[in-house]
Amino acid sequence: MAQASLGKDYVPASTFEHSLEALGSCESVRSYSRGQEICGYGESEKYLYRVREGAARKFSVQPGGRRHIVDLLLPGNFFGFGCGGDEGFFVEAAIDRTVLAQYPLRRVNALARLDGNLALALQEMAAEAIARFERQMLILGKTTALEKVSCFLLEFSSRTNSRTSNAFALPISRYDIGDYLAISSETVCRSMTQLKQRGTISLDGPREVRIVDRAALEG
Amino acid sequence: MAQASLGKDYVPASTFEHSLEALGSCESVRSYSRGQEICGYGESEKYLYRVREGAARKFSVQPGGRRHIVDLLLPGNFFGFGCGGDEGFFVEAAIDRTVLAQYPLRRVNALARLDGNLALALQEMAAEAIARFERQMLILGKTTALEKVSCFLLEFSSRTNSRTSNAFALPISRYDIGDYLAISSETVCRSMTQLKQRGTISLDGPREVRIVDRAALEG
DNA sequence: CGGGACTTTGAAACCCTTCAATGCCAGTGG
DNA sequence: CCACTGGCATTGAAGGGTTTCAAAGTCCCG
Repeated sequence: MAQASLGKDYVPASTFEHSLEALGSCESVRSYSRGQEICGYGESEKYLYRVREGAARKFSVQPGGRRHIVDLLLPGNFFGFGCGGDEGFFVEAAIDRTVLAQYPLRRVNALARLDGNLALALQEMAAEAIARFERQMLILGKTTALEKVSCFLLEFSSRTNSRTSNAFALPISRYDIGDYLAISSETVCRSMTQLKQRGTISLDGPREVRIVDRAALEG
Repeated sequence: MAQASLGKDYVPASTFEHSLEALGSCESVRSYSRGQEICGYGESEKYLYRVREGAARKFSVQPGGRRHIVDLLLPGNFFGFGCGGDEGFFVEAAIDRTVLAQYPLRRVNALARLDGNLALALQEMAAEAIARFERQMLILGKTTALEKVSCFLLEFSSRTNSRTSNAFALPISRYDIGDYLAISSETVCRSMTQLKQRGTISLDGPREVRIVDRAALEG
């Protein structure tokens, strides 16, 4: 049930962080309220984004009305690396006061062409996104809902806490989690309840999770 | 049931292809037989790879022995963009005479730092991989096995044929497809049989697929 | 206080998994 | 040439987990 363990933090190394400061010249920052659209299908100008605060969800609405969340973006994460891959997807703020920095893709590419360190840093951010997708793919491949939810909680804890604490707040609803894990929101509920009853986690509120028995979650 | 439609081909534009030729100075090419390991957990030196011919599968072996294929790599595709995200994953040739080019990551980064066009081309390849993962995520999120298999066939057709033909050969077994779609190989069989009986596809052999009614596959 | 969104719990139907067995095909050795 | 073996593909039947539909509970906010 364990996720793929990583040998390094998701937070980019400070060397890359320093190189990314070159983006400042074309940066603009905006704040979004919960549910507000950040970018949608067929925008005129394409941007590279980075989450500063809050959380965002990237999703696709399937024929039939079902929504599938393909990525959950937390502070530090980039999204919107060109290649036309974003067509058919929308990005929304998941909670109020979500702050994003955006950079025109054309400007980013022009800067990266001249600044090798920036180019490498961006490459690293893209590789980080790929690693995130691969881990999510493993979660989606779990057989039972309980395993999916367990791995999701571990992954989320790992992305938010830097391993210092076992408590965290979920920025999304049970319904969102369901659309993220490809199960129904009711099944998410039942799995959380089951984990709580087993003493694996405790809930100080529906979205206030504390991991009590990490080994059981991994197991 | 339709996959996310893309506005461009998966095959990189020729401008990027030209820029990628700069990698030639540190390239080495090898051929692999079916099932042969290309790279595994904890290699000493890291490489960037590109498939020339054949096919490769990237997978993780989960506790419990289950195998999950997270990526299927076809000619033109890159894999192995650093960031430590490859830990816990293995890559194998899926069929005989699979040919790969490999480039030491350290050399690639050194080249990209000095060559802005190469850096942009690599960024584009990474974005292409991200788009591939997002599409795969949508497939994994389908509710029924029939939808998963339908979308898989459409996606595979799109990646191999450049839309000129409706026939293609699967380089992987039913078991592999199951591990790729997170369903059992038996269910893959049943879905294929069902599609055949409905006249949606025809099979000239277990791995020789022809799409008869594309609209029905799209759902 | 009421509305609305979210969460939780219950029951029946459905789909997939698992276990099992058979069929098919290529490669091998007698 | 034929039997044999192993891997892969296919089909069947029983069991279990999730979805769906339904309803009630909770919390926040106007």
